[in-house]
Amino acid sequence: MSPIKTTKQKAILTAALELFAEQGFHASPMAQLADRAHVGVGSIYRYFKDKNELIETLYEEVDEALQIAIIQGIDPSLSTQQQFLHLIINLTHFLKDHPHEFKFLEQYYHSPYGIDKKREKLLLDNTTERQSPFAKLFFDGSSNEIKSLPGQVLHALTFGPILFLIRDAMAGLIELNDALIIQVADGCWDAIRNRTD
Amino acid sequence: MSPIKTTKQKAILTAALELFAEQGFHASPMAQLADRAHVGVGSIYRYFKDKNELIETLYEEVDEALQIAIIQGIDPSLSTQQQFLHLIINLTHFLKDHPHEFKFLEQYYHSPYGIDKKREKLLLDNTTERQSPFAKLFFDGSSNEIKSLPGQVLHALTFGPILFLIRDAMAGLIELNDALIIQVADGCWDAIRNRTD
DNA sequence: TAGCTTGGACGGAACGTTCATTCCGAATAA
DNA sequence: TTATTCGGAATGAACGTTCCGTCCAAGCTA
Repeated sequence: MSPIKTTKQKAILTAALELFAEQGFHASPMAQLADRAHVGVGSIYRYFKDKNELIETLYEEVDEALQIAIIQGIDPSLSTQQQFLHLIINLTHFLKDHPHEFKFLEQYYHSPYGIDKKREKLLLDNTTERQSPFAKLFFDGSSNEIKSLPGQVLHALTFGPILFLIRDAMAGLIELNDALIIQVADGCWDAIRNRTD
Repeated sequence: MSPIKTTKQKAILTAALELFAEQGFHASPMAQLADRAHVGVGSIYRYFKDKNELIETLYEEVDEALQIAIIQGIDPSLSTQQQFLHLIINLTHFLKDHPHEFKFLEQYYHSPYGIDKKREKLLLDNTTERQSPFAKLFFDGSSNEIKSLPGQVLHALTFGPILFLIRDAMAGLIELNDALIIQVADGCWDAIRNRTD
């Protein structure tokens, strides 16, 4: 409970991330988790009330890392399109370079508690405070470069293809290189920008 | 094993579809499944070797229904864009009207065996025989209306947004009406068509 | 200093529960 | 009657969680 995480707590979280990503929540027994963290089973329960709390804590950690990675190097003075592409590329690189984190998040959002977290975030985005970087861009208002569509539709057109592609890459169905990422990011931009023709 | 499915076998499959969709594979005990199908637990094992075989059989059934629904009313004489939109709308309507089937497929494709099935399908699409309706459209070749991108990218740009949106709808985050569907379908088309401006 | 006490950290055996699967007697059909 | 289908109690394995004995470092005593 101390603000500074002990070494052991970190070891448990790291092992959990790996194991959950590789085998899924259900298929990862606490005993195996303890083994990988070089810790006794009982010790896990010293740091986390139960398996659920462990998962929730892990989510908070992973999500924070993701949020930080996404906005890296964003320059508000650039064009909306430039910023948009930059965000997408940041996102894709992070997920590609952190497969464990990606697989964990995928599972988390597809699980019962994940749904609630998503709803929570959506609400957050609809109030003006602490919007996601993408929401800020979409609803800048000042420019009408982007189609005026419901936020959900813009989200779908933006994140849908990226996530789809990364899933394929994780499954070993394709090799995800920078050229591919940019093709998709461009496609996403075409999907949401106002046509000039 | 007889080619004609018995009433009881159908009852089991129907109950399984509901239960799996509502609770997930792991959280759906065979006993509960038997209850809902008004069948003894033992009887399930008369028709299916084990839980896995039940899931596989269910997948085959659901996938077949989906394939049939997608190509309903497609007219090859219409423009590529028209056909594309029609396919997307068919797909979306089916998934929206069959939430159990959608949730089941989602789970299935995110599970270990699902990955293999996906790889199998991909291979199928790369040989010319028995391509998916979308693959046919993408690689028609005769027209250059569509960007010449790798098949995976076209797939991502097409299915990504739709699936994203339907997921949100299933989670109760949005109300999925026809206007929304068409907005997304149009966006998808913009993402993959060759620009004329 | 050296010996003793104490309390929290730790590990892993043990517990109780839940589940998939099996088995066998009952019910049904032929 | 006999053969086949059925159902649900019984089985055994796997799991999350708890419990308790051990260990160790810091504090106290003399």
